Amino acid sequence: MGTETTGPKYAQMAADLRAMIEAGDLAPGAPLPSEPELAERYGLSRTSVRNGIRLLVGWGLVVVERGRGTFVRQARPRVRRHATERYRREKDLVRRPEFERRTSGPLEQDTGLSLSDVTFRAEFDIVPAPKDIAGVFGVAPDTQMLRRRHLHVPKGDGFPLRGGESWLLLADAERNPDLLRPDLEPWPGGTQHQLSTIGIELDRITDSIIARPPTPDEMRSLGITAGVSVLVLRKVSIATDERVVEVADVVMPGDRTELIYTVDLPRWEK
Amino acid sequence: MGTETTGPKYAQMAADLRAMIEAGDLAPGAPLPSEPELAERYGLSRTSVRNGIRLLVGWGLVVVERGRGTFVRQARPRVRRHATERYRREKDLVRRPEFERRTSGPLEQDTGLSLSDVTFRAEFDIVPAPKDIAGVFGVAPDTQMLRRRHLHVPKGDGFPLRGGESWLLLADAERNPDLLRPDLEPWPGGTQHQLSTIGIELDRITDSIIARPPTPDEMRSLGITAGVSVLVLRKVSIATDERVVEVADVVMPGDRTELIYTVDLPRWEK
DNA sequence: GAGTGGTCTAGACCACTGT
DNA sequence: CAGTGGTCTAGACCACTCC
Repeated sequence: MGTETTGPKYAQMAADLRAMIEAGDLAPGAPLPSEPELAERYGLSRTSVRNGIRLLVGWGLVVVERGRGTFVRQARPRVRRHATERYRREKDLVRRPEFERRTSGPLEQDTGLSLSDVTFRAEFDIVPAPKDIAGVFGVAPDTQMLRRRHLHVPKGDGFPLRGGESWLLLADAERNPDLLRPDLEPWPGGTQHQLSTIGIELDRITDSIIARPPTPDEMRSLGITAGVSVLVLRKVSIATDERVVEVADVVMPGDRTELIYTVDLPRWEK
Repeated sequence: MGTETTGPKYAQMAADLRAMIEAGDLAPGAPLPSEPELAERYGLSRTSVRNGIRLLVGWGLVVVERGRGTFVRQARPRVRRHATERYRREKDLVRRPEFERRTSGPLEQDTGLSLSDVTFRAEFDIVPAPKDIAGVFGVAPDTQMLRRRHLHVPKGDGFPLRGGESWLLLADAERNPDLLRPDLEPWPGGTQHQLSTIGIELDRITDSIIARPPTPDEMRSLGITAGVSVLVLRKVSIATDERVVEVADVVMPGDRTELIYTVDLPRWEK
């Protein structure tokens, strides 16, 4: 037992359980002893036992389910997002016929799901640019923007894959009235195809990735529990004339996401 | 006061404090009322008050300091890691004279620190490849590997920027005995220059990024608190002959890191 | 030494899950 | 219904920080 013999008793209990989980004595999906039982077994009050369990939750080793028990966590598979290939493929598809765009969009490539398995909700509105968004576009802070909000929910499993917000200059979006219609989402071929309808070709995309604790809203809407961070990706699309034409913030559950980038390195000259 | 009127009382207290923080009534760095005071003010026991404070910590809004108090969190600036430019610059520098490599390495570019401000610890050992590493290299699971472990600590602020583990095939590393010597780290010019000394040129680097809760070790060594995730970057370097030549896992504090990638998009043909 | 948060107890009642 | 975790109390003592 005595894995750790320093520090508070509840931490010793947690370290002990941790060792058992890592050794496989408690298999993924198996229930931990109940709180009263742990209290007796380790000679602690239930309050202290709960402190220990909170540590295990914070380490991502167990999940607690009210009325059922506490269980060793099943690692849920992560969704891989191959960003580099995704963006290049999206650009390539713009020039292809619609049936091909519709059946081989970037979404399926990332998730293994086809569009029919995904509930896609979109809300559009026209608002003045908040300060940080205006800064990225390099426009005045009250410039009119088209803001689009999305939520992707696979139909089987009720957990959303991601939520997001995308910003376009209204002056750009207005040039094709279809871009203002949420009912046309998801647009086959994605944002790059939308931009191409108003004569915009992208030169490059810059992704900035951070992790942060979820807001209470995000915990609900992404179905994540305390202790799990969200990954936030800010995607900035830059056109061939060096203008910023789209800024999108994508929020993904940190425990179910893997982001992949490929950096090509120019060959040395002989 | 009554921001939220449903759910447990400690959650209502937390929501209330949250509103005050977001409204600026409690400025960053300001102390919250002490636990006994909150208990009296909200008509709760200290235990319940502590439950509420735990929520605020989980939301990343406050930090607790034993013996001092609980404070509204100061957003610490994130360290930006421009991966794409970093890797390309590192490749470019390999062909330049040493004084230039020494003074304009990728580390300073990312952190704004020069090498002299950073304590760099390295440990090397030779071990058989664990299963997942062997899988990435495409070699048998017990192939001999050179494992290198690093810790970067800026001298001023005591918080490590990152820790990491890097794997090379021992068969490769042995071809230049200097590569087996930890006392030569940090190697001016970085890994790509090391590889160049044994005739290896990189074609591309693939980065996979995940977020996960820190292990207890990582909490200590990275100086992060409960509720903050770590970002883990697995960097796979692929040589011009398509061999995997290095795999590195870099662990960074999730609350102080921003990862940036640029994806260049080939131009459409006219 | 006064004040802070950290640990701990021994209860109580409630809400939810299963049978 | 019995068993689980969730909330809550009213205390106690300890470890740490600051004056």
